Amino acid sequence: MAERGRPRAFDRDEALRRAMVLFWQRGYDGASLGELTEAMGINRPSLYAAFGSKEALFREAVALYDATEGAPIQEKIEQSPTARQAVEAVLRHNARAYVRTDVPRGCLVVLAALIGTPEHEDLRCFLKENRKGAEDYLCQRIARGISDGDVPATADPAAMARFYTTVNQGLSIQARDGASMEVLDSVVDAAMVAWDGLTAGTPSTKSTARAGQNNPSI
Amino acid sequence: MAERGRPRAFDRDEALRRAMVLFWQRGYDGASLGELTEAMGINRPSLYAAFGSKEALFREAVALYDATEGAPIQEKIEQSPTARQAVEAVLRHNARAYVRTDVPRGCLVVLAALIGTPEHEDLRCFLKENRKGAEDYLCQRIARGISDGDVPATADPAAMARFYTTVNQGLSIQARDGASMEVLDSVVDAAMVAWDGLTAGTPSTKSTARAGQNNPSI
DNA sequence: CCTTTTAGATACCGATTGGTACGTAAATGC
DNA sequence: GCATTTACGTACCAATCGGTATCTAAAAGG
Repeated sequence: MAERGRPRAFDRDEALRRAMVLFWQRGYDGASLGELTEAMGINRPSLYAAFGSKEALFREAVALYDATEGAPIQEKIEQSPTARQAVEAVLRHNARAYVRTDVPRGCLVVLAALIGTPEHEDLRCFLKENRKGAEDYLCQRIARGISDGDVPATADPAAMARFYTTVNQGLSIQARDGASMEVLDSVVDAAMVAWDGLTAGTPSTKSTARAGQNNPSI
Repeated sequence: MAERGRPRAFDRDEALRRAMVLFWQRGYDGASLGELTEAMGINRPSLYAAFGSKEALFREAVALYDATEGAPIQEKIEQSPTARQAVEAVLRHNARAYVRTDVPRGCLVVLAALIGTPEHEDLRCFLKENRKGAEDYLCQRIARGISDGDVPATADPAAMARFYTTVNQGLSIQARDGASMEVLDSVVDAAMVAWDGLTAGTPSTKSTARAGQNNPSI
């Protein structure tokens, strides 16, 4: 029952990991097949035999990214005793992860294919769904906080998840722009300052500047 | 003293505007010369004669973007009576601008060249400096708020500018992901909830979860 | 041994990329 | 009218893109 033909001479998992890092660094379009095969230590036909296509390789790379980089985040979300601690733990974790020196800065899912040619629209949508999934996951954790009693029932979990997801995505850009861990942490500090106010109730009704924003007389 | 040779048959400003929109939509790499010339209504040699190169065209497009899309923001920052109103006005403005249907969603400066090949590193740096400039501008406005007396002297303008810039950049991603104006506004709501806490003093010292983030026993 | 099966390596494919050479058209200066 | 200057349009360039055909090497099954 062993494999029949000539055995593969490279470690598929390791090759995928290296491809993931290159996609992470350069983005989908920015990583050419030449660079990919060189980084993976294999030649082109071997890549196609093992992964099917550049796009399929990318999707596998994203799956690997989710499994490896996403795992500790998922763990922090689940195991934090309160929703507030869960959200802060995620942001703190990323403030550290995004400045690691052994991998590219920022989040692959956020950065690798934000815009580009219409040809790769489905790929961008794939990443968009991934981002949406992360936001929904955070939303559910905050909602759980209401059930658990550590978050007031006046809170709007969806709005809070959107806000902290937006900050989190902004952190990827800041990290790419060279922000230090301390700087990213200060952004997280600021975001967490809003927590109590956010759980207190819907802030939309308190806003002073929303109405008439499109009125040129103001 | 009039121009000597054959007059240009196209409107250079209009052609540049169309190029800007295409770069805005697809990013630098995603906008090919073929698409650019088609959108601009000119042929390739005319583009090179009028703009020099694709990269020079892009830089001019960014300058035009700053001049047109950035002008109302600058005006809001300068003319708002308080720093708080200035920051909120910028975010509200963008929450509306980023969902316009006549132009691509999100901010060109944030989205057009975040990552890619090492070949265009200087171009990404160019946009990075542009982003940095916007943050510095916001920082100065908040510092002015301290001088004016509408912001407590305990506030940290640099940290606040970083936070609101991070949120602002996150808004571009949310807008690309399909967020409605209402959704973007709710993110702005949340960000503004933090204001009073941020001006009250440095939140870093109050954080509970920052220390020992790398300690697996916590 | 020989056949079968799978992988590695070279060399190639058509398409597209950013960028130009070159001949022609349209204006001004004299 | 004629030379000069600038722009337009076609047709092209080398380089690179993602993807493969083909041949050889290395394993298992018989």
